[in-house]
Amino acid sequence: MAVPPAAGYDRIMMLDSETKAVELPEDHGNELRLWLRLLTCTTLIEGEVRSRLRERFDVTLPRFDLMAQLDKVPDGMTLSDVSKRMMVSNGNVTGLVERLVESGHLDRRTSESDRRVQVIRLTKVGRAEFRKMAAEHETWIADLFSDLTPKDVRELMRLLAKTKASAQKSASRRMP
Amino acid sequence: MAVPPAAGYDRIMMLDSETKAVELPEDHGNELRLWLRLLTCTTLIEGEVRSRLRERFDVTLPRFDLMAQLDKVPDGMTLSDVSKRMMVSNGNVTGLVERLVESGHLDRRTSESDRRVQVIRLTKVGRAEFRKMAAEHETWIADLFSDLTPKDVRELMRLLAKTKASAQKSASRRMP
DNA sequence: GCCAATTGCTTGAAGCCTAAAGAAATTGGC
DNA sequence: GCCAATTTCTTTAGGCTTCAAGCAATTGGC
Repeated sequence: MAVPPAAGYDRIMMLDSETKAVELPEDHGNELRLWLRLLTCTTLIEGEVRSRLRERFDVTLPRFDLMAQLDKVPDGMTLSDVSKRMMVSNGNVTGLVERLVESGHLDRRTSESDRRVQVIRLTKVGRAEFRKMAAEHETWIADLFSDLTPKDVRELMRLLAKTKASAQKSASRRMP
Repeated sequence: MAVPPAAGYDRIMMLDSETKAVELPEDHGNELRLWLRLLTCTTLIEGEVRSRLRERFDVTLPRFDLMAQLDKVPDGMTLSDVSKRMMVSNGNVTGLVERLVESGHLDRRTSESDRRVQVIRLTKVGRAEFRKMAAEHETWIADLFSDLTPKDVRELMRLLAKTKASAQKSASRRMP
C-alpha cells in the first residue's frame, strides 16, 4: 500500500537509471493492483454464484463443487482425490462428504482392496439434482461474462494459464 | 459439465448453421472453463499468500486485509465502511475487529455524533506491524506474478476490468 | 515374518463466514 | 414533540476451513 501510481517504469529502467537503484525497494505496484483486481473479480462472481445456488436450490457452493467433481467420474473417487482436486484440506472433505451422504446425494463405501480408503460417488438422486443445477449454473456464468467477446475470453484464458504457471513455479520455489 | 471440447464456434455460428439451432441449449463451455481457470488462479495465489502470512507473521488473511483497509485512512472507518469495502457481512466484521482489538492492533471508539457508530483505526503497534507485513507481502505478489511481462499485466488489468463490469451488470440485473 | 515409515482418513480446537433476528440510536414526516 | 422507518451494530445458529494430532491399514526394507 502507499504505492505511487507511477505505471511506466519497470525493473530494467530502474537498473539503468542510476547505480544505487538496485538497493532501493522495487516498484511492484502494478502486480499488487493486478492481484487485487483478480481477487475482486473472483469474489464478486463467486458471491453471485453462491447466492444464486442458495436461492434457487438451497445448496452451498462447496457442496456443488464436490458434486461437480464426482459427476465427471461414474466410478467414484477417494476422499484424497477429491481433496487434491478441490484444493482443500482432508478434514474439510470429511465433513462435507458426511453432510452430503446424510442428505442422500452421495454414496460412500470402504474400498475392498484397501480398508483405509473411502470411495464416494453420486447417488441417482444426487446426480439428477446436480445435472439440473449445473445446467442453470452454466447460464449464470455465461450471463456474468456476457460482455466479453470470444476474443476476450480466449485472451483471458491464455493470460490466466500463464499466471497459473507463474504462481505454481513461485510456490514450488518456496516449498521444494 | 459433460461439455464437448469444441472451441471454435460461438453464438453467431450456431444461429447461422441451421434454423432450429436457437432452440438448442447454447454452448457456454468456454465461459465456464474461463471461470474455472479464474477461480483456480485465485485459489492458488490466495492459498500461497495465506500460508506465507501464517508462517512469517502468524496472522490470517482476513486480519491482514482488514488492517490494509485501515492503513489507507489515518482517521479510521466505521464498521459498515469496512464491511462494504471488504465485501463481507457486518457480523463478520464485528468478530474480526473484536479479535484485533483484543490483540492490540486496533483501537475502537464510539462516534460522538452517532452512538450507534463504532470508529476503528490502527494503533501505533498495529500500523507498524502492518507496514512490515505489507512490504514483504508485496514482494510475494511480485514473485508470484513474475513470469508475466509488463504487457501481460496491462492486458490482464484491462480484461479483468471488463470482466468486473460485466459481472456487476449481471448481478444488478438480478437484484435491481 | 517383523516393524518402522507412509498413507488415508477422522477428530478437535480455533477461526472465518453468512443469513436472519434483534437491540439501540437516529431520522423524518406529521 | 411523537413515533414509525431506517441505520448501525451485535448475536445466534449453522456451515466451511485449516492445522495439528491421532488412529488404522498398508508397504517396504530387512
